[in-house]
Amino acid sequence: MQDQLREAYHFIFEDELLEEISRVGVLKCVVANEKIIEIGEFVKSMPLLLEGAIKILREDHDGNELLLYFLERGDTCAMTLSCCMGHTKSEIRAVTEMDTRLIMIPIEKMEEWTAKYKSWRNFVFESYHTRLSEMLDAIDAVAFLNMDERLLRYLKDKAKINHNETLQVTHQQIAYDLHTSRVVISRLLKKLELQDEIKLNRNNIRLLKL
Amino acid sequence: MQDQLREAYHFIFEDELLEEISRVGVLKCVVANEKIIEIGEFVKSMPLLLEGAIKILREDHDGNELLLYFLERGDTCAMTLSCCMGHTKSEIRAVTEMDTRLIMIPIEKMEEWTAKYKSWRNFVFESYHTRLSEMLDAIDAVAFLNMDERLLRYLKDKAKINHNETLQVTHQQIAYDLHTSRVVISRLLKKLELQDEIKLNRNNIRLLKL
DNA sequence: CAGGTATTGTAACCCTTGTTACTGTGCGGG
DNA sequence: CCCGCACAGTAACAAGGGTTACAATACCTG
Repeated sequence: MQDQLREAYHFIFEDELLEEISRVGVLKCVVANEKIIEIGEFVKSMPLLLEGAIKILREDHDGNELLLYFLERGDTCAMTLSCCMGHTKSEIRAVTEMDTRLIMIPIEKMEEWTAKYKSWRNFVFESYHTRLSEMLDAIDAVAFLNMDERLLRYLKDKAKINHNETLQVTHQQIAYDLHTSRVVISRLLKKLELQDEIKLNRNNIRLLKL
Repeated sequence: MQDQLREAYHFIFEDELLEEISRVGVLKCVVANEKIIEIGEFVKSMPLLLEGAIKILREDHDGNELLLYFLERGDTCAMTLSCCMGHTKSEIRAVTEMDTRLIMIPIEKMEEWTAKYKSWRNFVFESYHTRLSEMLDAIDAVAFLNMDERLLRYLKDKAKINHNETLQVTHQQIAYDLHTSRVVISRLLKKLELQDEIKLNRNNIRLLKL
């Protein structure tokens, strides 16, 4: 854990803070497609991502999901952060996109470190900043783009996150993330295939253009 | 300014900080429907709202607008805040919804106060928290609601912000805020009138149910 | 290998929303 | 008072995307 922590965060945090993190933080390894945080849950600790990726989802009253954004190494979840500080329930769901290693920080440390470490303050502000930007991207997508454009963007994002231009995913799973139906996704994927953007196979999709 | 500042913020900030704010802050009075911040502009100071209201808009590459949320007394713009810290350009447009008084704080003070005042830190975190929540509401609206539901929600929000159940607004203005066309808004407003939700008049709309 | 299940392809249909076009009406300025 | 303009009402049509239904195909398991 020490090594991975240093590798992922030594550019950002001073040594003293890194040491404190490894002292109070708890290493957690999660396999792919596991729920980490559920909507309505109280959040008792904050995740720092060492390796892997997490997707952040919003849900409406009928249980329909919408993917907001992905988190990668070096990210933390500003929504969680926000919930920690406000002592409120989580407004989002977090699910591992792949096998993931993260360090959980008890929330008591948050306030303490914010006062004590400038690098921590900057990290927190930086996190809020990037997360707000990603929220804007998410809004842009649902407000301004058609489904075929959103789909292509989704596929490219997912390929980037997975470091692999061949995605192991079913049409139904995509439909959940984009909050639409399987039939619509199949229809549009076929259209993208005819446009030579992608190659379709059972349980996987290969991107031909990045 | 002193009085209004104290009135709006004395619950939140300690006296020492209030004094510093009134020393370095610049009072700014803006009439309704004035642009305060434009997309792509660098932000050199941070607004604290004393009185009035501001609407925050997002724009796509074709110049289409979308209302994200309103700011009221006691609010600050987390997006601006975020831009200040990151020294990046504004991602949003801010327009006064009515005559508004605000205090502009030079960004240099931000970092200083964050280290110095606990109440300031809490205020900043609290702002990020509420803004993220409002962004989620905005996403919920565009992703999960039909236009008639969004319209009704918009009218109610606007009535609340203006402290007046009769809105001085044209169908075209609503269409801009909701990123749709005037014809659609007229159609849906008429439907809402038939449902006894509202009463339509030239240049104004009265809400019958709150 | 047979049967069951998950996945994908596709057609037909409908609803919401966007578009175009035209009409009517209230209001202010010359 | 009349003209022009901003605002609103409405019809007709198009497009995007959601829904239902069913067929075809791959894969897994007993």
